[in-house]
Amino acid sequence: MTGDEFREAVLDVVGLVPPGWVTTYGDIAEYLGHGGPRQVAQVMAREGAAVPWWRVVRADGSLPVHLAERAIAEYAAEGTPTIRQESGRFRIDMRRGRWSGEV
DNA sequence: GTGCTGACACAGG
DNA sequence: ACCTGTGCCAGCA
Repeated sequence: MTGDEFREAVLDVVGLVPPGWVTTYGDIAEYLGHGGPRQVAQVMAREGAAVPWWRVVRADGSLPVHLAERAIAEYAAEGTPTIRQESGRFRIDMRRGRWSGEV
């Protein structure tokens, strides 16, 4: 599998995640059976803008700071289960919102 | 080839 | 719950 193919595959999978649900970088890599979380992240960093990038989060349900603000608005709009800490941090409720990969 | 970088993951403390 | 260190793998200088 070439780098280009991998890139497309990643973007495809992200497009499959239904509204209100999320998946993780590691899950995508595992689902594709190729590469690792960091490769997926690499793709998202470059071309994530083309897909619903907010449906891809870290394994613990958190997001990098520079994306959090935008993403929170999306979650509110599509009803994704989030958890708000008093410390101001927030994360996805992975128990309820993690998409298993079924279409 | 060699070294560094990341929208990560996981184990420790 | 939080922070830190280590492992990871592909891409690029």
